[in-house]
Amino acid sequence: MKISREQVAENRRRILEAAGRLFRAKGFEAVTVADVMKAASLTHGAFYGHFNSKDDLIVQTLAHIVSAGIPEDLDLTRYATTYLSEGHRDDIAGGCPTAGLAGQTVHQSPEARAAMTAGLREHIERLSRSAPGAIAEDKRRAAIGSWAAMVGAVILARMSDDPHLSDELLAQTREWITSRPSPNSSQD
Amino acid sequence: MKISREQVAENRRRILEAAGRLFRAKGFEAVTVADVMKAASLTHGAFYGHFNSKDDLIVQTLAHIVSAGIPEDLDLTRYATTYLSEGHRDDIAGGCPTAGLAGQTVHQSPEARAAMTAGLREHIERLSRSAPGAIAEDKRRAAIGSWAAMVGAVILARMSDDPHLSDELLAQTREWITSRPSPNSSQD
DNA sequence: TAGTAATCATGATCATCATCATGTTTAGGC
DNA sequence: GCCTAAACATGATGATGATCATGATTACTA
Repeated sequence: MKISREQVAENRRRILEAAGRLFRAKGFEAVTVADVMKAASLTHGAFYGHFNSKDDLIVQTLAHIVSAGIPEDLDLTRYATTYLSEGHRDDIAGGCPTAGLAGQTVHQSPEARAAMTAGLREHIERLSRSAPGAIAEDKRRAAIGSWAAMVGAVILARMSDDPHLSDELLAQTREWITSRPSPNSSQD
Repeated sequence: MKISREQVAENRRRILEAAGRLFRAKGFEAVTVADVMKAASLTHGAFYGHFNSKDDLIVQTLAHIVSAGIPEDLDLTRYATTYLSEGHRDDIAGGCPTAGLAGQTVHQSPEARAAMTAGLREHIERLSRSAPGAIAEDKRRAAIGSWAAMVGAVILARMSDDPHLSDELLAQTREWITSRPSPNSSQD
């Protein structure tokens, strides 16, 4: 059974989507090719018509997932509030790929790391625009510092098996970021 | 060949040490039981005399690794400087277990998560003591916010395949944490 | 000091996957 | 409308790796 061009594209999209969710939910290694294909409503054999290998799938998935989902024009404070919400913490499969996968991408192929790095760079630039600060350098610093804190907090909150501590990690980091006095003058 | 009590304890310690380094360097899944045992100068068969399973090893290793290495009395600013150094970023195998493993522990057994959570709680309390702030609540908030930023920054810096961006992530986060104006009055 | 059992080494086993081979159908080019 | 090859399904294959079975040695106990 050959398939129409559109159907093929649609299948590929479904595979990437399924892989993205599964990787975030379970980690790269815990997800099998068959798992992904089943979630995409296909059989495992069809996989190698779309990708060269599982590693290739990882790279394609990261590239696919990372470029999407960043609000074009965002407000850092508002973004931090959403990002550090319990809803986002609990939605690993649908949440931020960086928080979900950065910790594992260190051990992946150079191509995978490159895809994530591209997303990271873009993300920081996006955040810098709405970050507090008089000059561009202050803005960029605030963007990086805030972003690191957001990612770290969500990772720790998800890892914690104590719901109270988990909630506190989110809330305190939220406060810590949003209530930060803006640098009215550059020091040193 | 039976082994003396001390030798057994020593072997177990070596296994845990090797596992700790390997897990941080390669991730839980990428490390095999045989890898760990070889690194501990034993054969794979001896493994199950010490642990019930690989999952058990993970739990024991986390418990072993997490309790050690936190300076008893630390200065948050000084600690952040060391933590966010290029040396620490490059020493994954010997570096902070939280930065190296938190992102993967989410998908591990409840026992593993519990071990990491215990370490996290202790770490936050330790940091709170030297964190800036007039009252305990401010200190704790600063500790959590700073800790989240440190962990996030190191994870991102390790993930990035662009050395320049990686360095910048560390440096900016360092600045962001250490140059933060302390809250002289509580707002809202 | 003799006996016991613990500890480790060696060598299976058994399941899980990633990947490949083959067959079938039919979309798309001529 | 025909033919070719693309896209998928089904069913191997082969490697890897967690776990177990067995045996040898010797530290400990009585």
